Amino acid sequence: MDKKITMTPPIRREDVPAALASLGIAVTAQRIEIGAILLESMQHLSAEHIQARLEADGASASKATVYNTLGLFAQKGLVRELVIDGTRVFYDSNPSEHFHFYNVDDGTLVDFPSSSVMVSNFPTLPLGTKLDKVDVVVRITSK
Amino acid sequence: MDKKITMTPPIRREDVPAALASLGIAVTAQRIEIGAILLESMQHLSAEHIQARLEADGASASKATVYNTLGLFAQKGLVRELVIDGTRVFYDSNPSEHFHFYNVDDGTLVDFPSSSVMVSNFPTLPLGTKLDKVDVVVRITSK
DNA sequence: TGTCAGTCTAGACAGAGTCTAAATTGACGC
DNA sequence: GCGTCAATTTAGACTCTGTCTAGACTGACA
Repeated sequence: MDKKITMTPPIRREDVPAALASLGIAVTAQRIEIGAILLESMQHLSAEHIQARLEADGASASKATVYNTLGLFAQKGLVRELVIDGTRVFYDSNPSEHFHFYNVDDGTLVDFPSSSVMVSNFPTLPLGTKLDKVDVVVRITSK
Repeated sequence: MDKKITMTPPIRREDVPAALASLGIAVTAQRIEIGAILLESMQHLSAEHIQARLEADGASASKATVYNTLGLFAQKGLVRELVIDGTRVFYDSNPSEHFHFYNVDDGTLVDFPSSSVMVSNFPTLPLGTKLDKVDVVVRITSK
């Protein structure tokens, strides 16, 4: 996570190369495809979703490339990895600070802005460590 | 999660049957073994940890039984499932409200009391849903 | 002692993600 | 245009966590 994101979804396909380059990500055909899918709106997609979309779009990339690319995007700060239910990882293209509602019954994931929550008295970190990120998942069920 | 927990770890092996029974969990040899391991202190253990400890203790239970038992314990509120890193689920025998520090570098997991955090302006839940639980994971790295 | 529901078991199976070794790509110097 | 070289992509084998299935076991109760 070296550089700052300047564009935010929706990002059109033709702007994806610039978005990648601005984060120091080498531009390749596969990365453009995957980036275009993720960045067309703010959303939460799994590797499986991405592969299905690639397929549907007539593009394709091997499983290893999909995983490598998503890992790279996450590392560069283009998307954020979400570990929610232990069965798969989601990639979130909403770059702003926010948390999630997770509906345990139907698996849906909804954002809420972190600014809607006031956190005070935040605990001091264990000695010799520094903050990476804070994940808040509010698990809900259908009433 | 029907009944309220009255005992809290450390719970001695001879008190495990009563702890199980108090939550409406039928007592069996395997459940006592697994309960004794989890409840001997407040800790975070994966299914793999549990199986290794059973082995070391000269007890044993099939993989299916370990998973079924942990699932049952979680459902009854004896332990809490933690999804942290997507590679496995942890079971937390600390029954009090609390959140977690997760050290991304070495995989260690440390509790901090929820009482050390003040949350206000909590967002309203999506229509037609009710709160299950709130998970807060503060990801840290070794400095 | 027989019955029956609940529990346990081994092992097959499923799905997400990783690894490896070889093929492809494309930037760069000549 | 051509060769080189590092980065990237690929297919497919592999690992690992967790689930499923069908049969065996257990123990409470009549």
